[in-house]
Amino acid sequence: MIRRLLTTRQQKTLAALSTRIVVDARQVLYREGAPAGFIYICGTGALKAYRDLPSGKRRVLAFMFEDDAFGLAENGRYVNSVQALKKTVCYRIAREALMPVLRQDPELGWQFLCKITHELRESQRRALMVGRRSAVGRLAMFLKMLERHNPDGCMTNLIAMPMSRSEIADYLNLSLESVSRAGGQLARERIVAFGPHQARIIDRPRLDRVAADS
Amino acid sequence: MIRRLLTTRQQKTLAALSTRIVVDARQVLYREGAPAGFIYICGTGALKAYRDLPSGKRRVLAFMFEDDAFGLAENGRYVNSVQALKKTVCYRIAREALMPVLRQDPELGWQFLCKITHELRESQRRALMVGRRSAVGRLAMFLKMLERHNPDGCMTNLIAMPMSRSEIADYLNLSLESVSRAGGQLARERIVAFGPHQARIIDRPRLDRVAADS
DNA sequence: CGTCATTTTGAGGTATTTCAACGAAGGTGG
DNA sequence: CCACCTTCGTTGAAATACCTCAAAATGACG
Repeated sequence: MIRRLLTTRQQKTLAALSTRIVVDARQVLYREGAPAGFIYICGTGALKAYRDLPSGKRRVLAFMFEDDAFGLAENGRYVNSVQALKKTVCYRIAREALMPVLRQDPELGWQFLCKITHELRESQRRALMVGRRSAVGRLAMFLKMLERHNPDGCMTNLIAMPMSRSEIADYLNLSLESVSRAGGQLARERIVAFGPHQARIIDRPRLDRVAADS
Repeated sequence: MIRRLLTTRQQKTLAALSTRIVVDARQVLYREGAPAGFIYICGTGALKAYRDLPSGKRRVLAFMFEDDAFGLAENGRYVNSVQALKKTVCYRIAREALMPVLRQDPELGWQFLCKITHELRESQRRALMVGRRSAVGRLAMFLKMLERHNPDGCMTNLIAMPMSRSEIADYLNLSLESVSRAGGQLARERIVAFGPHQARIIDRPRLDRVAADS
């Protein structure tokens, strides 16, 4: 829920402005270049922000989970496309409606600033992750990143993976095959066990060691 | 100057809060992990935000030029180190002094929001750039990125390059040698001519073609 | 003008990518 | 309920591109 970081008053303010929308799996919320009318906050579920390159390749810039804000615009247009990975609930707010509210409630503006700052840090984190040379290292860091978004899974060592290998590849800047091979290696060495849309950490110390460095 | 996007009143507000500081070339403004007391805005000059990895490698997360804001914190500490590439003028604002001002001037908060949003877009742009397989492609995109920061140089085809090859390598996620070779190739093909801390575009269409795709 | 750092150039090693084919899974319709 | 089909995932072998190590050349600066 979006209430995690907000006061009750702010919740009311936002609730009055925002519309709750349900997005089906694989549904595209908006496309790169479309007029940017809304900003969004992810309630439940997961989405990806991606970009199709002239070469035909696709790059996933970010995965969005609960409480993540998205809908960045440049010159009034979205800079990348957003698609739901599974059935997802979002809250959307008209861009022009947001400004007057921020004028009245600077505290809320501060919250947004914090959120975008968080997004920026996350983006830099991804840059560091993709900078690694080895595919297994990248995948290991990716798994740990996913785990941070599933606080409940920390205890049970289970990691939810709503995205496909192909999407992981587009995010980690690897080929689909390399992701598969890296996963195979982690499984062969009994570090992680992969199931349908989820992973289970078997040997955390070793996972940490593989994910570390670089 | 920072006045580009601000109203006169906002300039006054900020001027009253901010301290003008001069940073010598190679001087480190702050280090990763240090208590984050200030946020900064680059006036004149150029800086780099970097991070030293356990492996000994160094990653440059971003280059900062005129009007760029930096000084992101996480839990009250800077997340990366910042060093000046040459003599640079910055304006710094105490973090605790900023909050009350934003409360009084939501418009200013909006400006900050826009700035951070811009940073985020730039970070994603870098992700796309580093995603390219070929070193020459990455370097070509990098040159075009630099050109966007030197609006005056667009006409004369000159690009200022305050950073060293090594720093470019750490930014593009390449080895220093690869950057050198990529530059050599661009020079050999008469696409770009490199001088001391600057580059001149000879054949823009071809540079665009090399930078395009991926 | 000498010293030191930066940059360039060369050759070999290693990682991922690519191309190709196989196997598995999930959804659809008969 | 099963067969079919499309999508996704896995595995293998060769090619490409960068990385590493090493040494020479260039440039910066006192």
